[in-house]
Amino acid sequence: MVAKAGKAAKQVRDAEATKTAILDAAEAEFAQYGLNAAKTEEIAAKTGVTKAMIYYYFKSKEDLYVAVLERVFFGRYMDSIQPEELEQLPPEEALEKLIRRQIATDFNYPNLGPIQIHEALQNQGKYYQHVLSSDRAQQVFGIVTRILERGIAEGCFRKLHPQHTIVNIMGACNFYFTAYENMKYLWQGAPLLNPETVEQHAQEVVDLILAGVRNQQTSK
Amino acid sequence: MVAKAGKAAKQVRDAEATKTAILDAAEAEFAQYGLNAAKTEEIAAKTGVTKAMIYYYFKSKEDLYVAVLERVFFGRYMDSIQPEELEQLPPEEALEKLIRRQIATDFNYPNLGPIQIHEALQNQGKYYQHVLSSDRAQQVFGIVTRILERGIAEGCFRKLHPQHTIVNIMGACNFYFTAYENMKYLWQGAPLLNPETVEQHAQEVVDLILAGVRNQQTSK
DNA sequence: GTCTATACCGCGATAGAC
DNA sequence: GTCTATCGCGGTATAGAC
Repeated sequence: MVAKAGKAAKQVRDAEATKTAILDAAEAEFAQYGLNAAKTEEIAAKTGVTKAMIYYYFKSKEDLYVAVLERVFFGRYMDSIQPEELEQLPPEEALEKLIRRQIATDFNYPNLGPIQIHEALQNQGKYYQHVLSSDRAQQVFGIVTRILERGIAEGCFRKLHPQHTIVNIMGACNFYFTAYENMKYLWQGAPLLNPETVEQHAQEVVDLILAGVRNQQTSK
Repeated sequence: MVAKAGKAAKQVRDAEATKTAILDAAEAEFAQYGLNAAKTEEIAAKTGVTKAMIYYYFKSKEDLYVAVLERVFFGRYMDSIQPEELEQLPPEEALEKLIRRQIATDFNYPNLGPIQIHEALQNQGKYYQHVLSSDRAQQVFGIVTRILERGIAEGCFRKLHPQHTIVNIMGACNFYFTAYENMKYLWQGAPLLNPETVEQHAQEVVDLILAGVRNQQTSK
C-alpha cells in the first residue's frame, strides 16, 4: 500500500510498477495453466490494469510468457540456489545444502516448478531452450555435477552416474510439491503445505539421498 | 489395418471401436495440454471421426476428460503395477520391483504421468478426487506403505517416514520423464528416451533408493 | 452411428480517445 | 501510460439430415 520513494499512495502511470504487476500476475496464471490455457484477460483482471496494457508492455502473450520464464529462472531460481557457494564445501555438506535450498525454493516460489513442468509438457521445452542452453545455466549444471564427481573421487560417494543422480534428486525434492494437489486425496487430510511438514519433507529427502549416495565400503 | 473378428477392413458403425479411438486420442491430447488447453477439434482430427461423435458418446469435454482419467488410473496404472503381487515378497525385493514397474509404466504409457500432473496443477485434483479416494486406490496405497513398514519392522530398512518416502521414490522415478523435454537442453544431446537409457535410469533409481532406505546398523 | 452446418461466445489482439 | 470499444478467429456444443 505504501508507495516507494515518496510518491502518492495510488500511483498512476508508474511504468516499472505496472510492468512488474503484469509479470507477477502472469507468473501465477502461467504456473497454473501453462502457456496455452492461460488467459490474458485473467492476467489483466488479477493485475488491476486493463488487457491493453499487457500488449503495450509485451507485444504478445507469447512474449510475456518468455519474459516470465526468464525472470523465474535467472531471477528466482539462481538467486535462491546460489550454486557458487556450494562449490567450496565438502561434497556431503554441499549436497545437503543443495537439497535444502531446492526445497526451500519450491516452497517460497511455488510458481517455479509448475511453470517449468508446463513448459516441458505443453511445449516440449521450446520456449525454455535458450534459457537452459545459456552459459549461466550450463555453468550451474556443471557446478552441481562436479559436487557429485568430487564426492566419488574423494571416496565419500559411491560410484554413481552424476547426471542421472541429479535428476533423481531433483525429482525427490520437487514431486512432493508438484503432485501435492493429487496426493492430498491419498494422504487423506494428513499433511499440509505448512512449514513444519515441508521441513519434515526436506529432512526425509536429505536422509534418503545422503544414505543413497554414500560409499559404504571402508576399504577401497 | 486388420479388422477384428472377420469384419470388413474399413469398419463403419462400430460403436466400441469409435469410442476407444476417441478415448485414445483424447488421452494423448489431455496428456500434452491438460483439460483446459486441450481442444476437442484436435481430438476429433486425431481420431478420424468428427467432433460431433465426441459429444454423442461423451456429453461434454469435461465428461470425456473424466473417462480418460479413470481409464488411465484403473486400467493402465493398476494393471502394470500389480501391487498385490508385491505384498508377499521380502521388503527389499518388493521395493525394487515396485520401482522397476513404476518406471516401466512411465515408459510404456507416457500419457499417464503428464495427465496426473496437469490435473494436479490445473485443477487441484478436483476431477481426480473420486479416483484417488476410491477403495481400490486407498488399498493400493496401503499395500505400498506396508512394504516399507514391514521393512522397518524386520530391521532391513532404517527408521523412515513411509508416506514421505513413497512420494520421494515416485518423484525419483517420474521426474526423469516429466522434465525430459527441458532436461534434454541441459544434458545437451546426451540421452534419449531409448530403452537402454531408461534401463540405466531404472538401475540408478534402484541403487539410490535401496541404499537410501537400507538399515546400516548391524546391531539393533 | 456418422456426418455437415451452424449457433454462440470467449479470447487474443488492435485502434484510438484521453 | 492508461482506458474503452471492437474486430475476428477459433473453439465448445447442438440441430438435423442421412
